[in-house]
Amino acid sequence: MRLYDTLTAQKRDFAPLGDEVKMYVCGITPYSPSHVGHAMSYVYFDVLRRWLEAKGWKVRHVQNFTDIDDKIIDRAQREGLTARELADRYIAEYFEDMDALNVQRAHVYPRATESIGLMIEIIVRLIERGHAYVSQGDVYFRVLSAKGYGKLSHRTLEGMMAGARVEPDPGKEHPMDFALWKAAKPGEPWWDSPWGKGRPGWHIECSAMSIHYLGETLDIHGGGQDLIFPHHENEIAQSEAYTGKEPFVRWWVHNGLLRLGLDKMSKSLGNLITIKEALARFSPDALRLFFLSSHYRSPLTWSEEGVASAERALERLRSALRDGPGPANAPSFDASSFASRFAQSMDDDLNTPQALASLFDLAREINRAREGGANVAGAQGVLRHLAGILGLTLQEPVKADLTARPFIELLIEVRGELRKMRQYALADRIRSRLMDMGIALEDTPQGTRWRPLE
RNA sequence: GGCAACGUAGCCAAGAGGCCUAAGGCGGAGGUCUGCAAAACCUCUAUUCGCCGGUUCGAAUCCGGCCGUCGCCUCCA
Repeated sequence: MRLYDTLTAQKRDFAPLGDEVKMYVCGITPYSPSHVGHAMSYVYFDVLRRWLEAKGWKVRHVQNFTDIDDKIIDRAQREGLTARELADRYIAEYFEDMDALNVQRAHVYPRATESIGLMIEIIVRLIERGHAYVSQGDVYFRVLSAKGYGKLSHRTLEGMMAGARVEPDPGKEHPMDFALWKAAKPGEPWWDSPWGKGRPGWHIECSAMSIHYLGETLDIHGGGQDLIFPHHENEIAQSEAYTGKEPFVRWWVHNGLLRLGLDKMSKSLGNLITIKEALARFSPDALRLFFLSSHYRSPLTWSEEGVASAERALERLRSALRDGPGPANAPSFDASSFASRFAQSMDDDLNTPQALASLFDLAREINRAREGGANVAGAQGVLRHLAGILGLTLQEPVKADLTARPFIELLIEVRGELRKMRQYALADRIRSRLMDMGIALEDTPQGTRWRPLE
């Protein structure tokens, strides 16, 4: 499989260094509900993992929670909670959202606050080696000591300074130096350290947790494109300075960002749709299909119409599985060419839009073959399997209230009798009234079928 | 200001030198089936890939310029 690496800016044939794929994905800061931009990112990484697994690799997937930072502290104080309580709440919500979206759980979900000891160890070593220095209870990473600082984000220190938005900080040797450890301010949560009471900076946690759970060299490190600078750039600097090993990460994988209107959807801008809001209106499959119909590295603009059109498209896929496979002794058709097209697309840097195209072609072929009297059991199995790699369940929506079921069936029965008696006006009225209530009827040679509309 | 990315049908979105007289989805038009519908299936829906030049036997794909959009440079998936 060819996979794009942000560091080298090229697609390269992917293979893990060891016998399992070590994959670290940057998780959320749990201080508010997750939004559909997060959903998109984690769906992409979920598909990447599923595809690697489908190809026979064992994947060890670690994803952190940044459960201590300025925003968590602020928010917790405003709500009269501890930072821990606030984080717990949004972590629980995050899991609900991801489970609903059929995102596989990572193997480990380390939390920053549970890895403070590790971070301190790393910081101590960085200071010993001259890569970091203490300044009034804070500890900063010495950016000039890292060779190739800027290599991930493809910029130079001079270039960054040119932005002129970096304000020199009297405590820092260089304006781009970043905090590894921050001295505690009154009222903030703190941990003891060789430099006094304080808490970790943002970037150090990911180095500590990824090295601890996966080792000094990762195969894949992922996150949104907005993490490239400074977060991942700094992670490389400190990790490589600490371990002395290069590269820290063999494939940096970054997804394009979700936009709302013309802007990036983000918590700080406040222009967001939460995952719960989206799931109240659309099926998890539709959201996944909407995301996956665009390549993971491209930006995507959130659009209700877009998700709605994915919802309708999904119907085509579902309908290919809805009807039985046809006569058992009838000739069946070979769906393997669709599977190999799918694989080819996925192998090319996870080209899900192209992979989806082969799924839609397969669905059409199944419907056509079945109409032609062929047995499509095998092909349906292929479709189900490939869709599963994309995390699509293709399950029928089950919104209809179970208590309404016998009444719907009774109406269908009565309507059937009316049709036999050619009382079409009445029969059509039943159908259209049910439609108004969100129940669609379809007359087939095998009888009348009903399904709830989304 | 610096560094990137992108601009393909009504909409979304693949394709990155000849297989492109450009996938797939949504929408639209016509048809098959049906009592009529729905669903499904069939046909059609970009002679053209922001604009202008250039390279090449050949460019949506490479190069240059221009216009437009967006991202990062500050917390962010």
